[in-house]
Amino acid sequence: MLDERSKRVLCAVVESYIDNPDPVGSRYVTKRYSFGFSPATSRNIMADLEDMGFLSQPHTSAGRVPTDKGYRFYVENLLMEKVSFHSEIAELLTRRLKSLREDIDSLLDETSKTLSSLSHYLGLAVTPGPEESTLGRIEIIPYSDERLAVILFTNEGIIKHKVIKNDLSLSRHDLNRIARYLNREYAGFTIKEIRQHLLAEMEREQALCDSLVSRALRLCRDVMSYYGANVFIAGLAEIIELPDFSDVERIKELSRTIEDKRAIIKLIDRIIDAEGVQVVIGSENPVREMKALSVIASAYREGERPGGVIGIIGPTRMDYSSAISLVSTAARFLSSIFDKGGRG
Amino acid sequence: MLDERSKRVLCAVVESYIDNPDPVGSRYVTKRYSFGFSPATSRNIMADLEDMGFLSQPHTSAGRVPTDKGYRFYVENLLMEKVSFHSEIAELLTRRLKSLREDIDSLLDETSKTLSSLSHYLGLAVTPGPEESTLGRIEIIPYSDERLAVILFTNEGIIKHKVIKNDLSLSRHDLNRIARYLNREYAGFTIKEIRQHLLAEMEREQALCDSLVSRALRLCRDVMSYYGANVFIAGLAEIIELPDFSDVERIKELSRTIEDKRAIIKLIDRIIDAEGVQVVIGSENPVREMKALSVIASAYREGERPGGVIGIIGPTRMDYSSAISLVSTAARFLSSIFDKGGRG
DNA sequence: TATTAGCACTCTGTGAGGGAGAGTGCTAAG
DNA sequence: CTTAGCACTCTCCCTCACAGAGTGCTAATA
Repeated sequence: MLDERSKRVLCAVVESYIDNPDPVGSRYVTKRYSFGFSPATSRNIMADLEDMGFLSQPHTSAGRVPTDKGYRFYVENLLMEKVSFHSEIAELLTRRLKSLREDIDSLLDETSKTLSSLSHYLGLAVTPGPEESTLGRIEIIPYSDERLAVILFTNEGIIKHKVIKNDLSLSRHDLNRIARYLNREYAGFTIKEIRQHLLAEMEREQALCDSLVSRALRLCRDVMSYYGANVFIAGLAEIIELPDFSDVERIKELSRTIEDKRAIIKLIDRIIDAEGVQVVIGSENPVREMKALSVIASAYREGERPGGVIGIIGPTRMDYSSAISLVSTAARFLSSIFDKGGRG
Repeated sequence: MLDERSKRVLCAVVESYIDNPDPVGSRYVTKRYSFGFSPATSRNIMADLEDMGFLSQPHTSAGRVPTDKGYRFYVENLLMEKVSFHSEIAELLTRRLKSLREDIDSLLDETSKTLSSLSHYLGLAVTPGPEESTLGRIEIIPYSDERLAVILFTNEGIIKHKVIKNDLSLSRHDLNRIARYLNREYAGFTIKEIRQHLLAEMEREQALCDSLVSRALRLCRDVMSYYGANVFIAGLAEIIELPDFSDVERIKELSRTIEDKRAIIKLIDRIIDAEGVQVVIGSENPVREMKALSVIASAYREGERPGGVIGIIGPTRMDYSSAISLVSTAARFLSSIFDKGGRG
């Protein structure tokens, strides 16, 4: 599709621009990369690349800037080679996460902070959601006269608790039976499966009387409906320092992105089933507020099964190479923690 | 200290400036408030107010802008009168929090969002910290072969869980005894008291052998040290829209403030013991990044005892009157929830 | 034929200069 | 003590001109 020379020029322009957010001129790039041909030739090539949509000009007589398509080509090129190991984050994570191993929320919170401080972009970390988490055990503890605390243990090491009203004034004995019943029925299934199963089951039960089973189901539904992925995003103060966000409008977009966790979860759904590091560049992103941002993300695994997602969010003019190796290394690191942890 | 006329002029200037972030001129303010004297007289008064430090001029021939001291005077004046009830937030909170009553984290998260969306500033909500929370009950649940889940119930309705390694390979029986021991010893004390007591106790125990008590203490320490207040801040996307934050530097300060929860907790310590709504204006704030921001905050109560804190963070040029009534109403509302809830 | 040097052209960014507008401070009159 | 009048100051905005950077085209070159 592109001849060797065009490739070299395109990648050179992208790299120069990532280094320094000024439109890249033919003279500059030719000198810096000593192509072996003159600026005039580069100009011709760059004009062609612009026609093909890889580069664009802010105005007639400025240098060139990569388009999202240009970044995409550059990234594909990067991904052809083996992703390098980023020893710095491996070390940092080892040190910081040592004491947090037992608590997945703190673990991911710290991971997002570490990703941010090493990349100077936004660090992202998401716990396994209802589709990934499988129920390990459920415990019901009477908490006050009118309230029950339900504790949910997943096989991923997530614990969630929810207080619910003891509307049906169930006795301690009943609660034990309910817990045993639910554990027997649902342990090992994902939260999502359980939700679906609950719906079906409840319809069937409705015909019958107000049995213990139907109480158990109602209680379980209340708890399950509450289950959601936790999203950790860190580094706003860091990323704002970049020249890409010297414009207030861009910062507004960014803060909307950070506050709207649902959009992130929507995005995550696409990434979680894919293998390896995923790169979403600018306008490729379906979320409107993120069309000027790029996302580098990877799922981490819990043994065989997918867990949650971690990643980096930055401007489209982003150091993809380093971000990719950071995310890749961190994801492998997290997966290894969970493997060794032997949870469940 | 100030004669009646000066007061009127000062408050008029502050109000005008809050309405509209342009320096306030003598002609404008005199017309708008029909003082009964001419702009020239206002000019004299305003010059005096400037000498006294209540007003300042951005440059020689601009109008006046309130200083922090000016805002302080204005706010003291406001607080003399009865704080008005803000029915809108009462309604909204009633509606939104109905279903969340049982979970203090969601409750406060939603409160901070509501405060933000009604004020268009940052909404702040903090759970009770170790000094306010009293232990209700502790439960220890074996979780996997090597791990224990410790569930902490406070009388404030907070539940925290922590997974810890079962280093000492305690049996189920031992765990029950430990839990019973801890509940007997510590129920009813604040987390902070328990921490202090633990320290003393552990030193005494160290002399003795590795008894069950000393294991209980160690386990308890791990859990307690993890206990901290949760800080919820919402509304960055909202507050950035204000003209006060059209400057990128200001936004950077703001995002640093939001990311540094420790600074917020430090600030909260001063507010929690005070009665009613507290106002911290700009440079009065000990936290450096917040010297251009004002905080309106109030503790909410759990029955007799202080709970956590809620509040609003905005620019010093802030609608204090409305913010104060919002915070006051919301705090009373939360306190009433906890009262009715009859937790503990 | 592909490459290159040269050159005219275009567009931005910056800084100077000038005028309008707003508001002050001072003075002198009421 | 208050007020009208007026000169003065400072910002903001507009325009203009110019330097600088980079392009696209053309004609010469290997």
